[in-house]
Amino acid sequence: MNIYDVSQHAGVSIATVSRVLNGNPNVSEKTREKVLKVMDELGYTPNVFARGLGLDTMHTVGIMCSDSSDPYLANAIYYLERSLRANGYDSILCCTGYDLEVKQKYFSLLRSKRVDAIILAGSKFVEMRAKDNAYILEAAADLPVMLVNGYLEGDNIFSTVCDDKSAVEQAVSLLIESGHRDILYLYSSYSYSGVNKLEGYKKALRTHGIPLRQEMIRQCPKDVEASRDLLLSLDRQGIFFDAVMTSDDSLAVGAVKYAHARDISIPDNLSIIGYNNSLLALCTDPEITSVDTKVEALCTTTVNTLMGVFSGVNVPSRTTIASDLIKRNTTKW
Amino acid sequence: MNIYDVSQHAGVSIATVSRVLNGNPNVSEKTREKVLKVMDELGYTPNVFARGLGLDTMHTVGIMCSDSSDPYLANAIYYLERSLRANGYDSILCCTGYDLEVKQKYFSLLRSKRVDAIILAGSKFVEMRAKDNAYILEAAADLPVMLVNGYLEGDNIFSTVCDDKSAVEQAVSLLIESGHRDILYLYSSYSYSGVNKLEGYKKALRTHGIPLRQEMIRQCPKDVEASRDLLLSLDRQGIFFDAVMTSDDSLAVGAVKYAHARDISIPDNLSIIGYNNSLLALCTDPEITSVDTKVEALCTTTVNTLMGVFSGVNVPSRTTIASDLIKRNTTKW
DNA sequence: TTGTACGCGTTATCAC
DNA sequence: GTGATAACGCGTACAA
Repeated sequence: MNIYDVSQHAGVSIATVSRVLNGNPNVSEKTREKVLKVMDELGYTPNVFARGLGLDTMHTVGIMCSDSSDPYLANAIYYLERSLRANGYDSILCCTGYDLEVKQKYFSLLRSKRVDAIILAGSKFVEMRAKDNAYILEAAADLPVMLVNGYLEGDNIFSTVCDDKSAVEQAVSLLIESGHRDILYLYSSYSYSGVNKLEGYKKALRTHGIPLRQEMIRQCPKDVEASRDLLLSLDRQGIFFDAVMTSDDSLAVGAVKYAHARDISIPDNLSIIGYNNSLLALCTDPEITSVDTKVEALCTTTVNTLMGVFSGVNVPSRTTIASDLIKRNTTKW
Repeated sequence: MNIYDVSQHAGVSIATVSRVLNGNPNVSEKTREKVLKVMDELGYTPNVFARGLGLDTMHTVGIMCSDSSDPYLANAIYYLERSLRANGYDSILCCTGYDLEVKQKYFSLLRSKRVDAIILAGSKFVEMRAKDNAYILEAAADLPVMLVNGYLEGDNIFSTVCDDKSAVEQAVSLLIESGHRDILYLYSSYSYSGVNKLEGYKKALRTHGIPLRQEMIRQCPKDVEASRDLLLSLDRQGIFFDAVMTSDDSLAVGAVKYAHARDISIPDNLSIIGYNNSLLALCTDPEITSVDTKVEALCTTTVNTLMGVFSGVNVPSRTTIASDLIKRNTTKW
């Protein structure tokens, strides 16, 4: 079943069939209808491979993420796929894990599939050492590379980021202004967004004239139990804190569990702020005040920008989306 | 940059290049090395479209799911993508939502992309009325259709399911054996797996000679707050229950929050069992006893079966995976 | 072991 | 407005 069959049955040439297929106006209404009717009768579907061969595109973009089962990334993928499809694009998903070599391998695999663009979802794709990002810059010569919540400067590379620094700064400032002085900062990784968040924490302290103490800045695996156990151990070490700012809701949940374990009253004696405003923030008692990073906006903006790139419009190489602090019951103000 | 360029530079014919590319043994070691060297120098990558055109496959399978941001499905997609890629297949993701017409539309869209198979992830794809599933049966004539946690009988359709009925039956039996009589059953949908779970609940009651009461079987949106509010309202209506069996962890979390709101002690005065053993089960205090449905096994089995289908091996049309009950602190035994 | 020639199903460029 | 025909890049009989 191909374009020849249709042309035969309709008594026209394949060129005409192709024209009908692609909405070319140079076809008489009569012919168009006839062809369409035949297509319908024969249940004809154009072959995407042949089309791809001619046009060198299959209207498909590659989405890379480290781990699509992470709640934040799962959400991102959902919104990305949705808006891509709304624009007529398919998504090839590719979960890479955290190893640089694997990421590079999958990246070039995706390129070899001739996707029209690659979206790097999550802040785990920009490495500290510039040379480790070279493969991305190089690829961008051939196809647009979109970063969701990551930033890399380069031609044909476009970033949409959440203003993590301001978000954390604002949150920590509110903690300070509601009387907290000993604010623990819990983070899980030193990615692009990880670094920004930490900056926000530091800036808030600085602005309010509170000295920075390294012992109050702690790294912790993105894991409820690890977070709880870390706090328990800090407690045993006699390190005092009356508030916990976290870089992820799971760490905040761990903080809530720590408080329960030690019978500390929230928010009277301990305030807690989560990050990402995920389902997890709603599971605890009390529910967790959390920074909403506007994943949906982040993703739709990314896709809109990409569509702009495709159509040759001049688009910004970097777009920043503001976050919201969702007030719940682990904070006082 | 195509196969002709390579053949030119290497001084051989395109047939030889193609042979090297496809690991055909009928090439002298010398020639092979020469060709490989040239490919490397030129940075040649075979064009997947042209290849697809001839072979009518791009080594790509379509994954459909209703909502990839749902924690359970996000996990499933992660494992599916991973094992497909391990087998050299790409995944095109397609989130359909819950509307039948949309599902059908995307299904045929995926078919028109000539994917090698379609995986329907989650139990939301098998409808009650047989005629609503006709499009799947029809499609299965052209390409294998794999159901993850759903069952549909038909040629070229393969199901991998969790034994939901036994799982719930076992869980409810344990509740009964630890002294509960008034066991509320909370479920969110009447899908294939939803019906099975309910069957398990009924069977456990029957086996233990406990009369079934319709008022103890309640539907509830898959949502923490909705679940909590439903239980609060039952409480107000004077409907007594000393245990809650749920079809999803989020409902169980809602039950925990209900208990907290009413100052009911868990598990002394209320036992709770979740389903899917997701992150959510670990967020509450106490942590929730939950049925682990072995998503990973479900997904890798699905992919293994699919690979069997591709290679013409005789594979079972239905595989059942046993679940595990993960004991935590919302139950007594 | 290697090369020639054709088919795969489109789109696009001509000429009419 | 329509029809021939040449790409597009690869796999593969078949011939040598």
